[in-house]
Amino acid sequence: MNLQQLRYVRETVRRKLNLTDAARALHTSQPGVSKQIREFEEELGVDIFERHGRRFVSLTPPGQELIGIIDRILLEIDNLRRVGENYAAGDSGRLTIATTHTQARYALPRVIAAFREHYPKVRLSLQQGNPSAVARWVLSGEADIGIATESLDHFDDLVALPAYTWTHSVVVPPDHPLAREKALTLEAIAAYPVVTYSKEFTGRSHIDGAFADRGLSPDIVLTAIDSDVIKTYVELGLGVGIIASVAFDPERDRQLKCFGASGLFPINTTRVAVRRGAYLRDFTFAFIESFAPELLRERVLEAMADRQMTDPTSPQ
Amino acid sequence: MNLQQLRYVRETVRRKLNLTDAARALHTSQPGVSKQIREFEEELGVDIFERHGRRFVSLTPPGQELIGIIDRILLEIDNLRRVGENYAAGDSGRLTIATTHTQARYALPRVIAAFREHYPKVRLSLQQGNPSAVARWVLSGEADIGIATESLDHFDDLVALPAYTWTHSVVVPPDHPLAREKALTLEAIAAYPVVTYSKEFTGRSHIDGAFADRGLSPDIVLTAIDSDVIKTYVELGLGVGIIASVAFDPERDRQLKCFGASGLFPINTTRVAVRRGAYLRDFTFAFIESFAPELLRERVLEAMADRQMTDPTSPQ
DNA sequence: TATCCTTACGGAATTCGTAAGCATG
DNA sequence: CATGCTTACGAATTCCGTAAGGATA
Repeated sequence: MNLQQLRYVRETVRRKLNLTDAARALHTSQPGVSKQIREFEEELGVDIFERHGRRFVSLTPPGQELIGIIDRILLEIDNLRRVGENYAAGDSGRLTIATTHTQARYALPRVIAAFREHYPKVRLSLQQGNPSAVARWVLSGEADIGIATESLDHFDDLVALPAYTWTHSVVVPPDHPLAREKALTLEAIAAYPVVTYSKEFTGRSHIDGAFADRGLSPDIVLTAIDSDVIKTYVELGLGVGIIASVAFDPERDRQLKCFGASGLFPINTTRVAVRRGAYLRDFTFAFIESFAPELLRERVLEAMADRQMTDPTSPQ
Repeated sequence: MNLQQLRYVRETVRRKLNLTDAARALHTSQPGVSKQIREFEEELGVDIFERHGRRFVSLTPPGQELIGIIDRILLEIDNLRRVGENYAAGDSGRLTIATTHTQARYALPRVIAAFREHYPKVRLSLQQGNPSAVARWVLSGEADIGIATESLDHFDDLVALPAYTWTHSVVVPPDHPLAREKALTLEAIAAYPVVTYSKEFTGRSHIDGAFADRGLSPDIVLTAIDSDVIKTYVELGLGVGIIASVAFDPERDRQLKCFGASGLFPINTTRVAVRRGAYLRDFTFAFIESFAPELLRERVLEAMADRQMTDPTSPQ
């Protein structure tokens, strides 16, 4: 038994049981992976993969239990490396942040600027994607931390911590009928075409929910993941924009009228997520604390520790 | 990085930083261990062992963090094997039970007899020792389960479950002055020499505690780990015997008079312990349930999962 | 027939044991 | 000077890539 075998098995599962894909992803030969997996199965005395002839079609029951254990082992192997780096080169390394456009564009700049001052030797990388991709990247270890407003708290192996709350705003061009209103209502907004975020982005579920609760079904003519795109189309007169309040800049956005909409849509909570069981570098804690000052190292560690160790993948 | 390196490091720590001992225990050459550990340290970029010249004197701070992780990895590696065995040969294997004399002699026989009927192909081995050895064996993985009345609930990585409760009895020879009493008191017992269990065995702490609470300090003339030995010396007139009630057999022990002492000494709880995070074979659950019927598989799993994942060895 | 896993085989890298070296208590 | 870690080196094993084979959808 060796670590390569575990990596091969994990990757094969991640690549939907396609061994050829797995070999490619691991930059090695496909027959090598095949052989190592066979030998691993022989050593354990059980098959991990159900085969139809020569194709892998599913995981066997022992295979499902083994996968959970293998994931934990490989996570801990990563942790060994991180401990080493943390002591050998505490102020250098790499920090990968998975996040959505809105966070990257509006919430993170000041945090990242401050972080770079303190840790100039840390290479930062931003993985941008939709909230479920953010969750996936953190779960798989491709990103160290995830920042998003949605879908981070549905995973057992993800520790999602509230970072800050925010509300939406409504923007319209100055010549729009709504621009003359003093205060807006959901009904008033729903009377016009709406431009807002794509499904599952930036509090979109709260927007839909608020309208649905009042029996309204607004005509959403355009969606984007990107506040700037939304504002641009609102300026063009495509419709009423609903965006995160932080995305409105009175200086820049002079050709838009903005209404705070905190009373119309529920409050949103942006969360920071880390993989449960992952060893976090000192600078990772520093980044999280800089992003959300109340998320001190101790608080994060508590949250990571505080729960049951149930693992849905293994019946045990 | 490979698994051997992790085994070498763990064993070296277990052998009090004596690398020569570790190599011997792992049936390999000492220079091989030395080299692998060096290479492992180089790969991580940190020293694990503090050296004075060429001797290992302590763990470095990163070393302490690493050890915790390494222990978890190697535990999970064992778990992989056990999953394999559980599926490949569900009804055969080996079950090692660490326990004390009293349990082995009085509580376990019926359980083991029943177990052998259900699982004739499982090799059983009893590791007999004092309660802290029992704890140590389970913690290190040398035993699968531990059964004892004391000192099992002081370890974070040990899950100790109450199995049954019991009380002490007092035995005296028929010609002893106490034999004529109707009921005994601690004061009456303390007036005579006492023969009972060795330190930390079979509820001894409760015996000492009960006397101490009354300001009594009985003259304990002989201690043994073994009820049969105690009874033998009581028969010889060495003193008053205090033993576990189960150890008195009215048939066999006709030359002794026995008083129940449940009112004199606190109730004792015998516990079953397993290593937290260990994968337990089906027959291990069966054994536990047969020993203590209320400890169903589900209950055991709950107890193993239900706690914080804090690890005292790693600051993280 | 294209995809995909397995088998076969040879070269390269790793691992491990023996022997000798050297520092500490 | 005995104990105990390190260095050196050679043999054995393991690992891994290429090429060919065979089964499935």
